[in-house]
Amino acid sequence: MTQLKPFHHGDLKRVLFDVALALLDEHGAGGVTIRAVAKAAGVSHGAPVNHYKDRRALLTALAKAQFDALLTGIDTRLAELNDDPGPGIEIFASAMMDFGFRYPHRYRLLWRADLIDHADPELLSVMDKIYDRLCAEFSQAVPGRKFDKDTYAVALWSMVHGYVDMRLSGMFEPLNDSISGAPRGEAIIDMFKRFLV
Amino acid sequence: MTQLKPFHHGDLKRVLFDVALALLDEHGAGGVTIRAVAKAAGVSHGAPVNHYKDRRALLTALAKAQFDALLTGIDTRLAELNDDPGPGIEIFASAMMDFGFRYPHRYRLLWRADLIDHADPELLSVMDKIYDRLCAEFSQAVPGRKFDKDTYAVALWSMVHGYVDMRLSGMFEPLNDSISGAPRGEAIIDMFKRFLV
DNA sequence: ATCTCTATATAGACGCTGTCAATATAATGT
DNA sequence: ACATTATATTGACAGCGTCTATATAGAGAT
Repeated sequence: MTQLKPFHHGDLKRVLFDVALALLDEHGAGGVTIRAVAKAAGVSHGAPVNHYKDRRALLTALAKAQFDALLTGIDTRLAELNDDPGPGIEIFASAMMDFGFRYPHRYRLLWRADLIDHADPELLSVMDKIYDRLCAEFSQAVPGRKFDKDTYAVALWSMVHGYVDMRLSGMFEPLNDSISGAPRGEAIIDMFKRFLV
Repeated sequence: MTQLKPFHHGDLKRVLFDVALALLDEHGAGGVTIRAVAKAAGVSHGAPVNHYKDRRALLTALAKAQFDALLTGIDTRLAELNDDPGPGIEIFASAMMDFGFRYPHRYRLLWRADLIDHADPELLSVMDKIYDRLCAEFSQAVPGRKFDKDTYAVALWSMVHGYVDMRLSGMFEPLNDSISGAPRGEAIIDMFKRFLV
């Protein structure tokens, strides 16, 4: 039942995953083909099917890992906070922006409904958790609060996602050498926070 | 030099465009292949190259036409306004949302940097014009204004785009039968407008 | 009218792609 | 030792973008 060490190749599933992630970073989702992954892993093009039933399953696994990483990063930094929603918002927004600008192809994969399975239960679960963290920031009373927490949460996540996604398409200004699209990104986060008080 | 009527087939370029748009609406960008377009237009797979040099050029032409349509719609409705930035914001936001929810595949194509050429001068030109319209809404003095017009413009466009894009990925709530994701969409627009006063 | 040039359309090839079926091999369970 | 299961290989198939060679149709000039 539980094989501690898979046979023929070694831990091929893990190797396939790592190789696929490297191809994603380098060439984008379009470069993550079953055959390219198999080649880079040193196996035949038919081997991956034993571990990922098709390309969609492989890409969905990649996406899920990215959402996991985002959630972990957010939770880690949220753990150090008290009840003030201001810094929580900043943590969420900067986690998303940092990730998006540092790993553009990973970020874009997350929203490629044609390539990954957004109905996958594990994927849904981790996305819901991220959304819950965000809602929690708004669920405690906000001074001068005029909208329900979901509206705040949807608005903030939309704004952050939209900003990252459009920047990755070359809008507003080109992505500079360093990681961040910081100045404007910080400005719109500030602007959003100003709305709350 | 100028042929009033193309020959062999008729206005094949136009036919290719129309057929490609229909395929886009039905199957998404992935369904718009040179060979499928040629087949639907009733010509051989090698014919389209005379009118669109490759698939990227065809998809870029499709995208440009959508941006044109968005700009026209926005301008038409802006023309009926006075100086108050409130309704102008609503026009921009609802034009984007209505378009995105009515033609999801067209909307998503606009941001597919891997499929279209975002450096295309004509494409850049119309995108800039849309951005200019938005900036104009914020450039007149807004009561209690605390940020520059670009920050307002980037923030609003980001929020609207992010909302549409995430909804099209199935986030927040499923797209219902009718066109709009209206209630929540209107709420976040209201929220943004509240920020300005 | 004919001849030339250019624009357009066809047909075939190449190397990719995902996926499936048939086969081979290695590890596990009895 | 044997049967079963998991894994890997190989070959095939259709579809893709794009290139090349070839054919045809229209335009312009003579």
